[in-house]
Amino acid sequence: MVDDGTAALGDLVMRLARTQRRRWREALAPWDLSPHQARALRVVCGQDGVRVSDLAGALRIAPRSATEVADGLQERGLVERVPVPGDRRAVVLTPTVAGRRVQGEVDAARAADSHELFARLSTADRAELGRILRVISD
Amino acid sequence: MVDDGTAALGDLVMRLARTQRRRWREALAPWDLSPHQARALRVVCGQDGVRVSDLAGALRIAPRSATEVADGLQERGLVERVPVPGDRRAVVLTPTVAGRRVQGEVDAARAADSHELFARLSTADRAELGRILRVISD
DNA sequence: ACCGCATCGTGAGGTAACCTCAGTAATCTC
DNA sequence: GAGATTACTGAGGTTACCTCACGATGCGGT
Repeated sequence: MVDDGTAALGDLVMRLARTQRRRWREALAPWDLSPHQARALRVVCGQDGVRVSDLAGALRIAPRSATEVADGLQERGLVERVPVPGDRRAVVLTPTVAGRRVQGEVDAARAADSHELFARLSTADRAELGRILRVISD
Repeated sequence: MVDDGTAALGDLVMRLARTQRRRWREALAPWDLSPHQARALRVVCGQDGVRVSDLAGALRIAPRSATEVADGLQERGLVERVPVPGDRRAVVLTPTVAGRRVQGEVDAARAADSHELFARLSTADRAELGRILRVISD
């Protein structure tokens, strides 16, 4: 087993991800949202009508857990549960007006934070980083 | 706020980190260790004598939580609690023979996994990725 | 030599975010 | 229509953290 430096590469990725998560959590503090809730809100706003089971799929958690995430957002008045016309078993999570507003603000904060984090890279390096990361994740 | 693609960059990093964490967890399964325990074992083996409070610092968790991580490793017979000669309040976490062996195996597995994950990059790209990531984290 | 204060590890108890399993209601299949 | 399937959720468990408080010890000032 030759040390080709890939382990260090893995470390660097994890370290950057950790930094990003921490910054992200701090940036979300004003809205009292967890990263997970923010992500859920994003999904709900993005597709405009998401079933609990779809949310679970998008967040890669069990349906039962998605119920709880939805509860959290509903408590804060950011989403509503609307019955689905054709299927009386299902409900659709729909953003409220406040939900859409918060989602917009959070998205802007996130963009600003990412911008700041990657600001120390040159434009060329940012493009290069994007290209390389895309190669890995196909 | 212009979209300069940094948000997407952030997404890619998080996605890669998530992939890595999942693979890492799977690679650790044969030893029945959590990533956190593996990291703790690494710290203990690396410095050869770590106080519980130092372990807490290294893992960035509360001292009380470090006690639990140490308990987990001790249950599996990977570390021992040895009294500190000069300070009867403190104990030092010391790797057992089995602990050192497992640490070596885990390290090799981790290196192999990283190698595999980054294998689809060219040597030049790997170097480039390392350079860029190092720029960000100074 | 002693008193007050800091430090080390841990017991007790709490929380957040997951999970599985079972249950109810509704829909689909044949 | 009977039976399987799907949508969501209640109940209860696990894991990995946390804070607070404690007993034992070490240490600095008077």
